[in-house]
Amino acid sequence: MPRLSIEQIRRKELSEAAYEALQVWGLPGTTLVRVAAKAGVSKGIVLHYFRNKDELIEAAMRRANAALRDEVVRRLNQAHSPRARLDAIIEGNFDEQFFVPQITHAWLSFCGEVPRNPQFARLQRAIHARMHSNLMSALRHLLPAAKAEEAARAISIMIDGLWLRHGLVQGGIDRAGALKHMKALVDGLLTAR
Amino acid sequence: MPRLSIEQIRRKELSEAAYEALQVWGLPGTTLVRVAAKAGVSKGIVLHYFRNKDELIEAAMRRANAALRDEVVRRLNQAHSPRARLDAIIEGNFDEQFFVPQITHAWLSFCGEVPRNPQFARLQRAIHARMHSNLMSALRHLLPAAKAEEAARAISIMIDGLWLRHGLVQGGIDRAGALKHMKALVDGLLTAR
Amino acid sequence: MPRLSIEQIRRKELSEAAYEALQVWGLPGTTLVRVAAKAGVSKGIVLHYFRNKDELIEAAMRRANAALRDEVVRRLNQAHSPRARLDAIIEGNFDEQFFVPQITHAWLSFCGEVPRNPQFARLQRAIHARMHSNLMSALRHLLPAAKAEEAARAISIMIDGLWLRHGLVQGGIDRAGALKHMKALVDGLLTAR
Amino acid sequence: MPRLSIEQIRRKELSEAAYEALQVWGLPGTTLVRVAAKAGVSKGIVLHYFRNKDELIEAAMRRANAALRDEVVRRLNQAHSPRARLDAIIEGNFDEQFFVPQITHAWLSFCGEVPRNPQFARLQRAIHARMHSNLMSALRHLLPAAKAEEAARAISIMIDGLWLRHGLVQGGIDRAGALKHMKALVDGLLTAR
DNA sequence: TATGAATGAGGATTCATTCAT
DNA sequence: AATGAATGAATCCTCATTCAT
Repeated sequence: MPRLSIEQIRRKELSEAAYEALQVWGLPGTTLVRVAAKAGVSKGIVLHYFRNKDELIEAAMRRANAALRDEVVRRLNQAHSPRARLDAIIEGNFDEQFFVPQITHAWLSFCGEVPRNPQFARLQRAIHARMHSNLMSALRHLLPAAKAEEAARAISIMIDGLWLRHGLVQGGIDRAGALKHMKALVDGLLTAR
Repeated sequence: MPRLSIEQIRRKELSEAAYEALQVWGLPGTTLVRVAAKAGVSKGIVLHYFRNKDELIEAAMRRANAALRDEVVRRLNQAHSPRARLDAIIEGNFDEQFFVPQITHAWLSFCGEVPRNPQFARLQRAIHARMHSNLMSALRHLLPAAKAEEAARAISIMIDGLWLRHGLVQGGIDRAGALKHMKALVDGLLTAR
Repeated sequence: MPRLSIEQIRRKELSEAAYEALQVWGLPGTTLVRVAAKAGVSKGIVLHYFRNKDELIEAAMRRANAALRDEVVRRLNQAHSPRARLDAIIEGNFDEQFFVPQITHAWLSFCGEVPRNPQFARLQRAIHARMHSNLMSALRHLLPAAKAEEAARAISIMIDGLWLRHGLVQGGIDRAGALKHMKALVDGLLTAR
Repeated sequence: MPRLSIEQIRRKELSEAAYEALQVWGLPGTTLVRVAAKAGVSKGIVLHYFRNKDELIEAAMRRANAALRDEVVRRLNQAHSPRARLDAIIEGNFDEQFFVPQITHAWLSFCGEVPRNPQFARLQRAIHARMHSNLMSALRHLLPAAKAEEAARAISIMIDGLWLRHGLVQGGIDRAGALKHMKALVDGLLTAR
């Protein structure tokens, strides 16, 4: 009794291969030939499962982000206070499995094309929206509504900034450093008069 | 007595054209033909003045960043206290002339290739270094050395995060919103026990 | 007691689908995927019933031409004089069911490949032969042998010319116009000294 | 003192190569690689001089038709009566230099795509229009206006039909046969009461 | 019988780069 | 200094065809 159809399997394999290619070669360097090679399949099969390159890339990023989301959710499930939930979100976003150069490189490369690719932009918006709603679910118990909104936005921007810096600067920032920065920010936001 | 050699003139024209192309088409879409067309010169001339496409792009980003730097310097020259200097740096980085979608798009597209292009990475490091040193020149009078370092880093990361968000999200953040976020962060950093 | 085997049914469905595809997309645009989609079957089945694309196309054209032939035969069966038989043939070839842009387009597209496809050429020759023999069956009672041959050839060439023109020129010629041209030609041929 | 710019030379060479390719391989078989090979140049240069394949094909057909037109004009210049002009046009269209299988094949292949290619259709219309106006310049002195129009149309359709038949049937019709058919048609048209 | 997975050749097109003029 | 001709590699993508199930 097969759990996954061949189509599901291939789409998974191919989007994972695309994600790996993205990490190594960036978006312009991620060619269909390279993805096929990474997946160990023929060139022609890639566009049998994805309408075009963009859809493949989008699937890759969607899948990759789902993994990060799952990690955050896992941590949220163990958090039993608003503050713990806030920390869970933040710490999840710097989980050592994800906050590594290859992945931030891939994400950065993807971001580079967001302004000219509506499909990518839509995915990016969805990711931001989820992050915001997660943050709000914690912050609305810690701050008045307006302040909570501001804080959620500040936090997600700082997370993005840290990911960006991590992708940009070889050996510039690690999980510990990132969390320290996040803590300073959150402390400031929560204790502001 | 000509101030600028033809070479200097052409390099200026071409790197400006390249910067404009970057804003419109992103890095992969910035082809030599398009740059030449924007500069109103023939295609062949571009690689007469730049060894290859990467050097042209680097020159474009270097020149563009110099303009931002000049704006910050102009503001610094009018600031007469450490806090005023800090604000000058921050406000300069969100000057309405620079904090516009086209420019953040160009910058974001450039960042997307930084991890795989040592030349680009070097330029990016130089830009960060200058920003850090500017911030430190103000912060070291406002905080103890270790705290100042931390704060400088936090501030520059938040600036990057805001530029990133501005590039990523159509109509998401404007100068006023950005400055508000920066103020919240700085207040937190300066008043932390 | 099934009249048609599954094979016969499928071959009919598929060649009809191919004929429709030919009308819409022309010969190069008629892909196996499109034919399968039009027939509402899976892609793989097409080459289960036809050795290759060319055989499918040939079957499609053969079937389509058979329909035209049937129409001519139907009219011939109601004609009781040589001249009436001649008119039946001509009018059958411009029957409003067949002399429509889609069909002339399909036929024209097929003709475009005849010179390089012996299989197609053979079919085309058979069609011409039948047309010629039909015409001769009427003309040999109206003209001396040699003249009849000439006239049959002239008539079939003019029919082809009118189909060609109809396929080539949007709204250029209709059944009435075509028949007028045919009448002028036939009158000339039959009354020549 | 160069008579032709390199661009003019290359465009000529390439469209002639494309025309030859069309004769041998038909329209779908005329690939840019083959055209480049026939012209003895690199693949890349073809699209340096033509925006895309269609423009190349159009230029090829335009140039080829211009040669036929020149032949007709040459003959027209030697004709000094309406009837002689009419014959000049007809005989020009079956000149032995042009009324050969390769050329009728190329033309037929081109026609096959006319219904789905507006650019090709436009060229085809222009060719028909010139033919019609040529014929009318002779026929209006030989027949009343309405009859002349009909006759011009009949003649050009018959010419097309003969080219089609020549392209379709190996060894079916030659110049002499074609002219005989044309003569029969014209005689009929001119002597109709 | 029927599906659709898989292949690989080949399509047009784009592009950085080199080079002759 | 400047042009644009020329190259050839590489891109995405399409497609007929084969094959395992």
